[in-house]
Amino acid sequence: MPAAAPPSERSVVTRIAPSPTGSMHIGTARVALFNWLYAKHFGGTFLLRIEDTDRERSTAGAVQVIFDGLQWLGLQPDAPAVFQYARADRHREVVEAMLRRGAAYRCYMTVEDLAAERERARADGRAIRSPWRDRDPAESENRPFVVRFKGHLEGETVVNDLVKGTVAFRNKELDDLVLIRSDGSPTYNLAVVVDDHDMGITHVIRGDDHLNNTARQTLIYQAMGFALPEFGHLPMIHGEDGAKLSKRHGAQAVSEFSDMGYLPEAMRNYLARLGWGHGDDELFTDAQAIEWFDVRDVVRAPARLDWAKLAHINNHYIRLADVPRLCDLVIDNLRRQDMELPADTKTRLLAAIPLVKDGAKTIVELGELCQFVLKQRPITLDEKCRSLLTEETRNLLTRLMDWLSKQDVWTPTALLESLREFAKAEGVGLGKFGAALRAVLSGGASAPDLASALCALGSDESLARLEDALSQVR
RNA sequence: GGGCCCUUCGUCUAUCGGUUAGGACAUCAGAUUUUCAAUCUGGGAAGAGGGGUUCGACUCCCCUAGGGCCUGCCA
Repeated sequence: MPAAAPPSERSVVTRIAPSPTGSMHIGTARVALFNWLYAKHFGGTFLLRIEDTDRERSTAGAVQVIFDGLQWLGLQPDAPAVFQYARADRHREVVEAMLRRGAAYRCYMTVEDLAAERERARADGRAIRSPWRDRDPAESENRPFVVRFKGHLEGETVVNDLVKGTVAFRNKELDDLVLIRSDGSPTYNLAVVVDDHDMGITHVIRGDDHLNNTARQTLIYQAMGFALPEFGHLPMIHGEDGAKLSKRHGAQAVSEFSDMGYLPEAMRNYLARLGWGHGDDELFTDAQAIEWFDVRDVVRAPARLDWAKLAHINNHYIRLADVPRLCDLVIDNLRRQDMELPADTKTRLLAAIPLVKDGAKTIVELGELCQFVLKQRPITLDEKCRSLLTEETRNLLTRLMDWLSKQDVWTPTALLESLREFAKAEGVGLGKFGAALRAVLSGGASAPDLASALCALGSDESLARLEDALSQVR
């Protein structure tokens, strides 16, 4: 058992406790981030506990999804994960102690009894109570039973929440919750309390869907004489229409955000800014977030996921990201789309990415912006491209080829200057041959400005593509 | 039904009794222009409603409305 020092005197220990029943929700990611920020702010410890007490729904695959999600987000726990189900004996041990203290009782109600009681309780506007609170277990005829917490009929339980403030519950509103199921397995409300206590958690930062549970859990802490941690309940994330985030709103799993080409540092920045702020600061580093963060400053109202703002922040981090990393991400992404890639893809992308990344909101978009450089010669021109190659433009492009072949500095600025000079020498505007040149260079794919496109392609490839096109349309 | 939480521009937020209610994203207009984007300049845009308290309320209190959560042998 850990030292009994009150949480306020120990160094900060936070945790996230997801249940492994599917994908990792973006809301879980934000809760993880806030716990991580809070722990790091105080030089404390951030832990992970897998809440797998629901044996029906928990899967090993979902556990892996959580590990992967946290790793991708860069929110590594400071210790190996604790698996809740593995601690079932300890949970039962605590319940035995509660039984001895008279803080819990065996309840032999049948499913039918329970349903009837639930109905009565509802009609009376009170919480569920079992007649077995006061009955002698000997009358049970050895029927199966659950262990229930023996709630208080009077008084109130106060939760001092770091974000919601003081919240009071009348004890009569708090039901006699099940601690141990009839199959002997511990339930969530019991397990969280025991595990948070045993793991030395000082700050329980979680979604505000647990605010009501906190009162019930507080009763268990008190019954066991466990020191109460601090609580901080974060509002949930909603979709753009203000309703609870669901499939209808698009992505909700962390993995989907990664697939769509969002950068983890962008996610951290965006998620931190969602429901928390530090003055007018919008774009900040992890170090700044850690320095500034405090759960007490978390906004009390639910926040909506704003894709446009996420995209804007992601663009900011794509600009900041170094090219080789972006290159690897783009290649991964294109492979996932089953795109056929030339052998020298990496070289081509390395040349193109610096010239186009400022305009990319996601890695997927960045991949699209690089399409022109990935085309392999000879590029077949579609109808639209061909129609741009009138006799006049073909003549212009032929002379431009000659002009460019004498160009020795292949930088966007030098090339832009050169194109302008060429146009001037020809006595035409850039518009006269710009569209045609673009078509020839890109083969119809999206491409950056002409100078950048030429630069990304390099002189050999650029001239060859011109040559191909001119001979093709002769 | 009962309990609890929440409510500032379209969205995320600042404000912690005295501000022309600020910023960001989005949007609109203009500039730039070889496509798209980016970039630059400028504009519009908010305290849910009603009562109090106070010299003074977005800020404190109450009511109403709307949204959310819990009310499981799910977590």
